[in-house]
Amino acid sequence: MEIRETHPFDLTSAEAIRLQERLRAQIHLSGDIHDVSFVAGADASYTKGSDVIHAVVVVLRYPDLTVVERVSVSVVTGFPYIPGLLAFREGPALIEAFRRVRSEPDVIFFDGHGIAHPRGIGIASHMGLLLDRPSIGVAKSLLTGSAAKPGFMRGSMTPILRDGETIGMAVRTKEWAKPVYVSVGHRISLEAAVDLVLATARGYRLPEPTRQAHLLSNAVRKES
DNA sequence: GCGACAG
DNA sequence: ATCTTGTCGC
Repeated sequence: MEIRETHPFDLTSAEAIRLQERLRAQIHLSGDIHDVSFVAGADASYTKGSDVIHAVVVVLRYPDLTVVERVSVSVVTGFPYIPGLLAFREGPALIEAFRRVRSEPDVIFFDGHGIAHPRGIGIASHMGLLLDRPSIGVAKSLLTGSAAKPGFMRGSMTPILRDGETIGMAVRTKEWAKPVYVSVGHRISLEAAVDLVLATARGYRLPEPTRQAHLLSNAVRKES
């Protein structure tokens, strides 16, 4: 894939926060994806003590969800994990993986939040901006805001609220399983994002793009 | 000042 | 994120 424009990632945490506050204005919180042909899932993993990040992108055809492409790269990072600054740790590796993707996914699922973030720009929004593609944040726990427990049946959901504003949705993708936290990444509406998450979550808690990316990411780590 | 805190 | 065995349930 072609990457629009990038920026330095080797920043101090204070500089990173300033960059987030500047980039935030460029996020688009609307958009409907009409003819979805391909969806992608991106993820990263690493071994406890190491600073080598294994980033992967898996592309699936939609709606059948057949995997059509898998890409993995291993990149050294110097940035630690700091809640709210995940993009500065995993971003460079993810971008490198996307450079090697040949397909043209219509929307990308990221592991982590989109705008449901302290400064409104989580990794899904940040990557969506750099890639200039519609993106969705699918997190397994909350970073900011709060949500009531959705009903236990698949498809029930409750808003993630912060200061009375809806910044995402807690979605039950599988009966009895814990909900996933969906938020807009970039160039997509919350409604469309939730619809795609439910449409691609088939039998498991995590939507298939994210789940496949997880599987590949862990496999790559074990082999390293 | 204290506690919370995606992956 | 990763560390880890068995165990409960379809």
